[in-house]
Amino acid sequence: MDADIKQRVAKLNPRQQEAVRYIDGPCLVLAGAGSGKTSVITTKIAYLIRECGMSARRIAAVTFTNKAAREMKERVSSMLPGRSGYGLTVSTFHTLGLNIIRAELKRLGYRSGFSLFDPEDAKALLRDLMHKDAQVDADQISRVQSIISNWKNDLVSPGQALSHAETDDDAYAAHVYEAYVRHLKAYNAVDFDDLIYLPAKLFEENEEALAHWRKRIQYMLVDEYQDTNSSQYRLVRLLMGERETFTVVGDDDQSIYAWRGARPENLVQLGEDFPRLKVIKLEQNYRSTALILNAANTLIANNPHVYEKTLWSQMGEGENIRVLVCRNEEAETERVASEILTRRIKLSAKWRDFAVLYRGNFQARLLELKLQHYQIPYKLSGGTSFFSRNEIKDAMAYLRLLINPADDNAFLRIVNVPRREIGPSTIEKLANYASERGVSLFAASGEFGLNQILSEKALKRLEWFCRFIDGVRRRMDQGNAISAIRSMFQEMDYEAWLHQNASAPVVAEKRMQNVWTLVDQLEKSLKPSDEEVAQSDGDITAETDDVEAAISRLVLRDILDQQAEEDDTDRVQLLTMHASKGLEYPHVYIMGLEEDLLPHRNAIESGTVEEERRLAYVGITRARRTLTLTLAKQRKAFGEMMECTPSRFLDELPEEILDWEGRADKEDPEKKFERGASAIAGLRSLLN
DNA sequence: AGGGCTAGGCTTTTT
DNA sequence: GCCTAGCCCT
Repeated sequence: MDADIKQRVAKLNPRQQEAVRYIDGPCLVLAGAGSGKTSVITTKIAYLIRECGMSARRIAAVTFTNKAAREMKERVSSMLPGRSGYGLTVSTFHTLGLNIIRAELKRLGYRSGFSLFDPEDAKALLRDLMHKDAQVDADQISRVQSIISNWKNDLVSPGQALSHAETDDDAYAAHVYEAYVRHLKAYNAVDFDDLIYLPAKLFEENEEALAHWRKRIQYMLVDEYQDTNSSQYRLVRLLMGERETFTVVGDDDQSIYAWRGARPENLVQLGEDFPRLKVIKLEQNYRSTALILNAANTLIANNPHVYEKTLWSQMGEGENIRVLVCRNEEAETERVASEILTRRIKLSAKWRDFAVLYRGNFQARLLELKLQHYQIPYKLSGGTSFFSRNEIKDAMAYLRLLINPADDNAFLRIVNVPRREIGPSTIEKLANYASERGVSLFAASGEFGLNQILSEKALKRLEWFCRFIDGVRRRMDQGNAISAIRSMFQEMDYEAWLHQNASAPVVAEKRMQNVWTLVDQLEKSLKPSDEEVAQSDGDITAETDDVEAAISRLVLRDILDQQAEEDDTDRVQLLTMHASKGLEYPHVYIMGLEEDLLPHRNAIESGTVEEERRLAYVGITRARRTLTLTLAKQRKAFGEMMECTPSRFLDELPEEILDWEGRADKEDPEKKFERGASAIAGLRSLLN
């Protein structure tokens, strides 16, 4: 039928082919690191469409990151000729949920123009709600926030939480949860967790809605399945139901987000819920040398497994894994920096072929200094994100208020930014009035009854603000929404406000630039670029967004990180092991293989060393050709010099493939005795 | 309304 | 030892 797709499938290895061709029932693909799982997913999508005659509109592929979704979309569309890929859904869980909510607003009891709260907005609301009860304790707010998040992830409603609460703490959290949900609803707002919670609840409670979406989505593919939480699993199960038409791909050994609610046990659960489940293991690795895989396999064998898996490759044996023992953290970074400098020449490699991985972002600081000293170009991933900048939060609040006047959170953030002399006392009176009448702050600001409570001056200023926002809104509706938004920032002279608050003019200018970047991004997502239009026939891309949808997608960080990606200059990559998942580099350094750091102290104390081991496993399996592990004997932590113990993970690696350096010198004999086998291995390697 | 001081806490953070 | 957040003071 389709020669092209037949050829593509034929190029896959037997296991991969099996995974692509198996469509008669539920399918679990256990895909080891570097085993070509993305090829399997993308080929399977093309296979379903081209070979099985399934309409692209009936298929949904779900990932966890925007980046993964984008890459997958690209790869699929390159396999699909003409318009055959039209209507295919490739998105994150959250974007899928957002789209469901947008389509089901009425049934969910929301009005159009709803706001999406990011975790910071949610925290602000919680702070507000909890402020009344006890004295605010940032720590307690965070705790309640995570309890609520866990409840939502487990599809526990406020009522259920309340009735199941055992401790006073739980009861209090449940009480806050109830108020929180009520307020979100009043603000016509949803939070990140709601993007899964609301659709899943809707499908559980409303047959009609469920039937509609079951018709719409007939086959699902889920990437990184080990990272799904309960609600995401429920959502998939509800949608696919008895039809059992899904493929999930995952690797329990790469589950490193359990602390965030991911349930790797969903992999096992799947076998219980779907007895017909076909389990296919992908064990051939196309990335790393045999020695690197040997290290990875041996390490992870220390974890319990439901499904055993051993990676192998035909990439050659490769070099031994080096372990650099350094005097302290300063020497460690020095060592890494100078190594990269010399090895780049020796191996005639590019800067970008090197990656330095670490457990915590703080470890990057010293390294940065060293790299700067040697003038090594580097790219640091992570750090303060674009969206946590104040000017961006302000701008987002303006956008949200324009779309959703009921968004009190947004109103509060910007009603007096820039300064409009609308102070706390005015706001308090307004808030009282609004809550008595059960209307939003914005709506209340325009009401007549206010003149009883507010001074004439205060009233004027409020009215002026509302007229201003209304005016912008009107211009948005009439014509070019983006130009209305641009002139809004100009008219209120937001830049002048930034200048007042900045330490230097350049800082303010930079911040204003950030705001314009945000607006540009918004514009871009509204009208697809020429390039996108050109490839869009055959391509997936969705409906043209309206401003409202575009703003939501902005909150989901969809559009922004595209920019960062485009920056593909030749630089050494610095990233946490968490951030490294899914990536690969010819030469990898992992720093800080010490007890209390990797595995992290808190993990040791809370008994979650297994996840730390998986984290190390993820780090190791990023390496294609060479792997170097470093550790310090001493390290400054919490302002104090601490003696470090080498990580237990080093002991778990096969000693014969490790080359130790710098370990001979006067190690105290008792320690040597304690550390037994690996110490002897170290000595042996020195003798060789 | 804004700035400075003090106390606490200190992993990871796909959306 | 350093950073951040929140509170208090001017």
